Amino acid sequence: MDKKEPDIKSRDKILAAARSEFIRGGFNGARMQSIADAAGINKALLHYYYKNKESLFELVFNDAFAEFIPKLHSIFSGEGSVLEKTEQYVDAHLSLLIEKPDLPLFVLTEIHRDPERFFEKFMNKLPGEPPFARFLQQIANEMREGKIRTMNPRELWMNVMSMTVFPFASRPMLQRLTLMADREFQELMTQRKKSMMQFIRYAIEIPVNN
Amino acid sequence: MDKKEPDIKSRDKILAAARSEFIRGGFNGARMQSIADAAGINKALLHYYYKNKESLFELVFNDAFAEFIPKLHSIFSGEGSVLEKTEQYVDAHLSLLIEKPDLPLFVLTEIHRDPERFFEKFMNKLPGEPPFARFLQQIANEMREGKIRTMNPRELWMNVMSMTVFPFASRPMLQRLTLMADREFQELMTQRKKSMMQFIRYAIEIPVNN
DNA sequence: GTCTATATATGGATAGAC
DNA sequence: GTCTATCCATATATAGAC
Repeated sequence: MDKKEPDIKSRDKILAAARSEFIRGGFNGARMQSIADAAGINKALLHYYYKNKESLFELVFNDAFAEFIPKLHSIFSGEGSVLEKTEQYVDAHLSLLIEKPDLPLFVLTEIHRDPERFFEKFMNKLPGEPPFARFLQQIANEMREGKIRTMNPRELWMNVMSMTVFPFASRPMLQRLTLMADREFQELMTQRKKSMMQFIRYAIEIPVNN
Repeated sequence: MDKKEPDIKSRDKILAAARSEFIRGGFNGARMQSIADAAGINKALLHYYYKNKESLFELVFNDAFAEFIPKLHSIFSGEGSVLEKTEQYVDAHLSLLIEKPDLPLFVLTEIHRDPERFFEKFMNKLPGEPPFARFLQQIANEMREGKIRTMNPRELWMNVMSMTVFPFASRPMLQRLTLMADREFQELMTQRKKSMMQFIRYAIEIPVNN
């Protein structure tokens, strides 16, 4: 037991505070002072543990982004039909976002703020070309084999992702407009695992002629 | 002719510059200096025309938001089936976003930044309850009459909006990941008017049994 | 209407004591 | 490891001359 307890505590409290502060206001809106306050320490100590705002941000964004592209790799690499994989994806991603509904807007905003930095620093955490490209190929195959309707594979995937993620990105507006409580929104998204998949099935399954 | 020309010119150049600066960096990322530079004047003059950053921002956001909810009113109030209205919406909104692809992320981010302020100051510009509520009712009616498949009307609409808007909100990431040029993206979104509607038709039309 | 110069505030970061 | 005090850069905003 070389390490003492106290340092671990502060370090982690800071990171947790930073997480919610950055996600709340983005990099530009976040204040080191707010992070220090939320962590129950002061700015000096904050800089003692983390070099500067940028490095602290990178830790937070890195984690958020890593989650944003969750088990995509394993899902896409695995066995199963397009529809099965789609269902796995929808289920996994919705589960994540129900717990952390502010992730999408945070990630999208920060990428928009500086696409180059994003590209350079976080590219490695990506669902590398291979698995996803192979999945697109699988979609094309199943279309040719008449298993699902023919359309642009890239667009099919765009539709699935859009329906999954957008409700969360637009949540602040949506809830405000419909006066929906957090709990209500959560339930709506939960039932969506089923209803959205039904919608997708209707859209891509070829009806049997009986 | 009371008004002189020069003041109009600067005033408008500032507003135009502010528009792109705010949309680029959001309220927190925008710099009055950058706006002044882009308008070819200096900060003092900027404050001569516009009281402060906040008021300038409100003008910009107001316009952006007004466009974000475009001809919804007229489309929803008009005649036509759910599918026809949906097609009108998709067409109109995609056309707008193809020209101004950064609007969605800007609007969503700023609402997220301060939902209350949004609610108080910009609520009046909304597609007021009546027309939209009636449209949801119309959806429910057509479902009962067996014209389209039965599902949660609110979710159907959520799906349509998601597929329309999300590609733009995620554009920075999307283009970076697929190395897609602006022009390419534009073309993809244009062809989407047709392909997305086809997708939606498959999802909600009840196939005829012949 | 437009500028230069400057006031004022804020926020990130560091020095140095304990 | 944690604090107080302070530095310094930046950003908004204003005063006042032309």
